[in-house]
Amino acid sequence: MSEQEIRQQLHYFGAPLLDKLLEEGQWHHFPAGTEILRDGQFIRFIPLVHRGLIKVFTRQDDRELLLYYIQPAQSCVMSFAAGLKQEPSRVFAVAEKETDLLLLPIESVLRWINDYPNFNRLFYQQYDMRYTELLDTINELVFERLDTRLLNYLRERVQMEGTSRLTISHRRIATDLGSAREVISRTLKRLEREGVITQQEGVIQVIC
Amino acid sequence: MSEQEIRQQLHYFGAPLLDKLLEEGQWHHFPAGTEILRDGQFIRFIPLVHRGLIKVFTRQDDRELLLYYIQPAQSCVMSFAAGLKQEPSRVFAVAEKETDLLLLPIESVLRWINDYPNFNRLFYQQYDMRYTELLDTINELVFERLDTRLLNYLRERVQMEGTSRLTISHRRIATDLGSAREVISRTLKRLEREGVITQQEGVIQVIC
DNA sequence: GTCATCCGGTGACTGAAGTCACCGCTCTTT
DNA sequence: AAAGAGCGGTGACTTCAGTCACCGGATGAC
Repeated sequence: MSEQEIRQQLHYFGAPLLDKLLEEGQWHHFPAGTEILRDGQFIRFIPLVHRGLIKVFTRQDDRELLLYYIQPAQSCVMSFAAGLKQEPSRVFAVAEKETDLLLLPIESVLRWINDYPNFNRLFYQQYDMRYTELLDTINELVFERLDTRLLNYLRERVQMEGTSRLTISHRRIATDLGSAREVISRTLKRLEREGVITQQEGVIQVIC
Repeated sequence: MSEQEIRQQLHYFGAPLLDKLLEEGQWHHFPAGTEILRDGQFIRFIPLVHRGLIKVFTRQDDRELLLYYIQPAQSCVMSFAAGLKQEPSRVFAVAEKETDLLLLPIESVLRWINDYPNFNRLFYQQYDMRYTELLDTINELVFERLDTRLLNYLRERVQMEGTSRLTISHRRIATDLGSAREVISRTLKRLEREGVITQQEGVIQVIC
């Protein structure tokens, strides 16, 4: 893995901290689809994503709830929290794309948040971001209808995937949004009729 | 205000930090119902509640969304986040009960999170707590019906007020839950028929 | 007193979304 | 070639919650 790249990506950490990160962290590579973390597992490492995309979600009974995606230069607040509290993870993590990341030992992370204000700030920023995302989700849930939520979901994915042509099944969207497959199919059809998206051969294209 | 009390309440901070808190913080007293913070205001102080209860919520158009209550020995992550980002507040805060709190200058707080690991940890804990609360709310919104949400809401209030006899209007409950007054009235009636609560003279008593 | 305001109760209706049942299509597997 | 699995499409129905309209009772202002 290119040490140079991560130094650039996280340059604001400063050289001394970057040295430590690279010294005590372990590089890991996960092909798309790999399960990285299970519910109930004890947390000994905090991930810092360099390249790729990780999906974090909870599951109860057989219902999933999407929490967030971890993008490059981001970390996982749920792991961090579980590490702080010394409790097992309550979430699952799966590599959505092929992913490279640094695994940082939890003891080191706890030292670094005290020693390096910039590192500390990263985690506050992550918490703030995740909290704001949840707030937006709640606002949508309370005040908006499913079509709006669906469209926002699609737009977010477009931004993350870097293409406006999404290859994703209706069923998958439904579980991500906590809805039912038929409802998603119908709503997508309506959005198609309204000219906001198109669908052909399992590919959803977001137009505006 | 009793300095002794707050030293006891926050003893785990340690004497050196407590000295600083009491030296640089300002005591404030708010009667029940006082507006403490408005949306759009710039944050120069982070509150640390000693006694009482503060309600934090957002408003858009004329719809409110309850975020959380700040109880004794707790602080406000939304203020903290706004302070960190140097952005104006996006939330409102109102004293629900008569409240005493310490206002800590934002610059001091930023220093202390670097200098005192215990202080730093308080804010991480607060973030984690608020995040978990939101998660629970989302789970309710997606998977539960209104009666369950309403009952959970009442139970939470019972715990906070310290009494099972709640004096609260249906309209108020409705805005807190993002619902409508009639719907809440009807649902409360049903809960009453089911024997889970009673209502007389504007007082709701939660039985189980 | 009476007028306005806030409270909760209620019936009738509407609309959004979830559920059920069943369809045909495509792709794999054997 | 046949069977099975996963996909999406669709009609019929149910249910939950929000809205509208209107009620009477309590309280407070003038």
